[in-house]
Amino acid sequence: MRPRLGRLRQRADFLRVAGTRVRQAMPGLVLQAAPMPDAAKAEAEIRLGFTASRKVGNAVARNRARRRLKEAARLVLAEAGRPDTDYVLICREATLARDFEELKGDIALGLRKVGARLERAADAPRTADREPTS
RNA sequence: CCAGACGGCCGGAUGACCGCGGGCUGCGCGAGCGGCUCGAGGAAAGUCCGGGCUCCACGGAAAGACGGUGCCGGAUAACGUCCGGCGGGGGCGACCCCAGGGAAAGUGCCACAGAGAGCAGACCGCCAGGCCGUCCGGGCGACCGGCGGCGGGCAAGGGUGAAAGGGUGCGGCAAGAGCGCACCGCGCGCCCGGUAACGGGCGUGGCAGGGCAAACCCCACCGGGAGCAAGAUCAAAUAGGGAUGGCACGCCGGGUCGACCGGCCCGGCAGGGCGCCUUUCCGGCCCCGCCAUCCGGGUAGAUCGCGCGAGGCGUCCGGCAACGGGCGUCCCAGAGGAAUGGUCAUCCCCCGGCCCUGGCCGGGGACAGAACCCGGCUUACAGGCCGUCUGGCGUA
RNA sequence: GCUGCCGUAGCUCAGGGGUAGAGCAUUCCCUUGGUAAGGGAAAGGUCGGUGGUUCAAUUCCACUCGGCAGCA
Repeated sequence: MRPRLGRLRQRADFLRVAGTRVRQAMPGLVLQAAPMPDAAKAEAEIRLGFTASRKVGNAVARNRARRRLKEAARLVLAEAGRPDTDYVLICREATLARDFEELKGDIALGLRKVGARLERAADAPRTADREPTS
């Protein structure tokens, strides 16, 4: 079943995702992730946010880079996305020139790496309770 | 045909699959799933001007300060924009360029060079006559000629400079000089044409008034301020304000708000807690009001503002034109971390390579993305189309 | 959206109409047994770009490119 996708639109959401320090740089983009707050779970299963800074280029270049990321993320995230998670995808200078299939590969690999880190973070408190690290 | 000038326009096309935002609509209790339809630009850009709109300020206005504009007439809601003229400059020409008011209101600046740079000046020079000379030549001599000096006249020529107090020519003179004359330039007066800027003519002056106002300034005209994050409505959590009700509800000392009233702060004793440690007593810590309901302001957030307009297209009329008017017709983006996309195929251009004059392969397709809306300006832009005109060559 | 400031030597900055300068850095020489410091000398500039005003522009004016900052 295809998960319901939502969009991050508030500045506070972006700051919260950036604050978790879970980020993964890939050739075509930078990926950030954070667990979704409970209040938003009724709205969507996965929420996405996109960022393109002025470093990428002028308005046309920034729009195109963001649209390519949106399209690639839409195609990849259906299978590879972790439920109840917010993702922020940041455009890089290379996002424009990157081959589209390679861009999809970047996102898929980035999702796996980030997902693993989120799982460890979710397990960590219970592990710490039982056997404290010396 | 070549070279050029001006004006206008386009700025990839078609299709397939998967998607996005708005509107209308069908089904569903709902999350949602369908259908139809619309969905970036000539500059959407820079933010350099002008308006609409909204709020704030203000008794009407005017002046000053500050900022802007600056030949004349017109267009326009308005403009620093546009159109038509005028003047100046450039080009063989079509045509292009010009912040183009005032320098006899005042102040200031004009380095270096140069004699002299602002009510100018005489370095080299030019000049008739005067005086002087232990100078030279001639003469018997008075003296004559030359040279030098002093005093004097001049501003033609040389030289400096971006600029040297009209220019060219002729006359004139010792040499010269608007000293005189002609033409040109300039100032003033009158007449004529033009709405005007200005142009033309006649007369006159005899050259006075160097340049810089994108130096200060003067004159004329214009400008209240802010901006859709304007502004309006709804309105969490937390803190705080007010009202009502319930429970609880003490006093002393000091300071302070000038005093009273009413509070606030500090300290002490007593009391309470619908607080905690610990279920009770004891003890300790914490608080001195707590609880409920309602009201108002207001942050995050949400909604409106938000697209029928100085609107687009066609046509006719007025006007040289900018533009105005009539008629017909169309409805044409509306997001909000921000939709208008991704992938692919064919065609069209451009570049490179290979075979060779037609294909194959590879690469590329300009500048650039609405954010309240209009009118301009400026800047960026691969390639291409249309029209008018100019110069040259060729043909008839 | 509105507003302001800055681009000058490799770096940090002066200069506001008349010849482009200072400090550090670079190169050479002196000094030292050698280095540092010190002293002397040299080289280094489209004054961010394009036009205009002026006899003359880094300076004045207009447009433009890049960078920085502020306010709501």
